[in-house]
This record gives sequence, C-alpha cells and structure tokens, in this order.
Amino acid sequence: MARRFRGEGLQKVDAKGRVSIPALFRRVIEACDPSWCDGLPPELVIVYGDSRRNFLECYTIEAIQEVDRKIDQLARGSLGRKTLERLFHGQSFPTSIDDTGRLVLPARLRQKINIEKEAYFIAAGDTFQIWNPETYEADQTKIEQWLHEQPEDFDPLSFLDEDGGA
Amino acid sequence: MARRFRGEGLQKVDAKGRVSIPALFRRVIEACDPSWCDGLPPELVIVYGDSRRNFLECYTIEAIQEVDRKIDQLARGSLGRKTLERLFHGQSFPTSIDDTGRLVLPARLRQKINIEKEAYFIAAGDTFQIWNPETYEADQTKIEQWLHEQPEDFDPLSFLDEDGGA
DNA sequence: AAAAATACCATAAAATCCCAAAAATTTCTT
DNA sequence: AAGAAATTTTTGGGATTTTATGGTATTTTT
Repeated sequence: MARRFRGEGLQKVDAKGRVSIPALFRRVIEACDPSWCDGLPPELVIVYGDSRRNFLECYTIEAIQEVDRKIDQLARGSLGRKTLERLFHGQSFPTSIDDTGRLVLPARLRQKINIEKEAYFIAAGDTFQIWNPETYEADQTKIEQWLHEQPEDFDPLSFLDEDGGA
Repeated sequence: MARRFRGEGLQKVDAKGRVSIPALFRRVIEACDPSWCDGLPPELVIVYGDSRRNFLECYTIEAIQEVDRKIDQLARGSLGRKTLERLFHGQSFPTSIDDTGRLVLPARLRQKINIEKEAYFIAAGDTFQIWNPETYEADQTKIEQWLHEQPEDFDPLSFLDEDGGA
C-alpha cells in the first residue's frame, strides 16, 4: 500500500510565497518520488482545481501517476476524460521542494485559496492539503457540528461498514 | 510513461503573432524532441483540424510520432486512415520555438481560433491546447456547471472507477 | 516595392539560487 | 534526569538567472 501522509500544522508563508513543508510530509514526498535520491529536489504536483475549490491538494509523483494511468484508460474525447484532464493536467502545478525544505507557492495559487502570511497543512491519505487557516477552521467546525448532531453512541468508524463506500 | 504537460496560463500575442510558450511547457517540448539539444530550437506540431475545432492542439515530436505509427497500421484507403491523414498530416503545422521561448502563430491559425491580443494555454495530457480566452472560459464554465449539477457528494475522481471508460 | 517572415537586441518582473542565522529537536554525557 | 552538544528544521535576505514581452533591423517572399 502506498505510503500515507499523517498530521497537520500551521506554517508561515513569507513575502516570496515560500512555505516550509512539515518534515514528516517531506519524508513521504521523497519516498514517493521514483526518481528522487539524496541531494535531488523531491518533486510533487499541486492540484488546485476549479474556481470553487478553496484548498490546494498536493500529490506525490506516485499518486499523480496513478491518476494519470487511469485517465489514459478513459476514452479519448469522453466527457469524463476531458473533465479529468482539465482538473489534473490543466488546473495543476508541478513543482519541487528546495534544499531547505521549502515550497514556493506562486502568487496565483496563494490568491486562489486566499492565503497571505500563514497556511494550514493537513494530511489526507496519499495527498495533503493546504488551506487558509480560517477557511480550514470553518470547514472543521462544520464537520464537528455534524458529528454532534449524530446519536450519542455514533462511531465514525461505522462508515467503514457501508458497502463499497457507495 | 510519457512526459506530461501540466498547467495553464494566459499569454500575450503581439502584432506579429508571437506568443511566449509557458516555460514549463517548453521543458516538456524539449524533452520530447528526440533531436533536440541545448542551443537548437525545440520542434513541435500544431494540429488545427477541421472548421469545427475552436482551439489549436500542440503535439510534441514524440507524441506526433506515436500518432503517425498508429495511422500507419490502418489499412491504406480505409476511411479511418483517410480521415486521420487529413487531420494529422494535412490540417497541421510543424514549427519550432525561437531562442526567446516564443512561437509564431501565422495569421491563418490566429484567425481560425479567433485570437488577437491574448491566448490561453492549457495542458491536456501529452498535448497542450491554445484557445481564445473567452472561448476557453465558456467551455470551462460548461464543464463546471455540469460538475455542479452532479449529486452533492460527487467526486470527479469517480470517473476513474468506470470500467474501461466505455 | 510591399508584405511577411525571421533574426537580433533590450528590459522589467518574476522565479531561483545561495548563504546564513534562529529555533526546535534529538542525541550524548555525566 | 539534567544539561550540554550536535543535528535538523525553519526562517530571512541578497544576488543571480530566467521569463515574458517589446522594439528595430534584416532577410525572404510575392
């Protein structure tokens, strides 16, 4: 099974758009870049998506290649393929981590998710996300509210029992 | 796996039809031109297609060679072969990128997709497309609308689970 | 000669590289 | 277990390079 990101954290963003990637995330990015070796900058792909999405989703090379392979299998010209090509090939930004462990978020991407001085990082399986801290908090609050509306004995793990996650 | 284009961007077109190719695209074009080496102008092929198509599709040398090989395998005189020869051999324009990273779009091609002062570039797998910015936006809006008409929890990635993309 | 295509030169803005110092974490020693 | 030493991580700023774009001159085509 593919290696997974875990954890979360608040990071500073400087005037040039540079952000330190949490060290634990960096280890995963390195391990999941087939052409990486000590000394080389580990690569990754940031998918920022359509106008509504309000966070950046960061894919390791292995994770994005898996997506690419699946896109290849869809019929050329089909709606599904066109949509996914737009999303994953068009609305994305390939980049790498510099020797001090930082990533540069171009002004365009910072504006899209509305971050200035701080960014919130959070793991999500084989990707991790970058949020505006306030936006993230609002999203998290929504999830928690929903949880509180559930019966006293509700256990999130019960989702795992649903058939196929349909 | 073949190298892929990623990203998108608005570029200016000057009175002579010159456009800067986004630097990231340039790297892919160079890497996928077997006869390219530092100093030489990287080559590519622009497929403009029939009157209905409203964008230019740009192929790397490797990508176009793959198409050529597949066309070769079709029976001579067959409808499929004739159609594809028209499209990829007839309605196409081989060119190269100059030393300042620009491409010259001849007046004919600019008129075809109706661009004047600006052009929109967007990656699509092993090719990239050049659009009139307004036309592109309309197309993108259509895709996003369709996405939003889907059920609340619809994830575009679910396309990837379809069987074989039939 | 006029028009179009190509080559050459110039510049502001943006992205990248390089060096260095705080701050935090880990390891070692007593 | 406490403190010291060493390492890693995070952060900051300046110098350099690349990119995107504009203009002018020269060549080629018609």
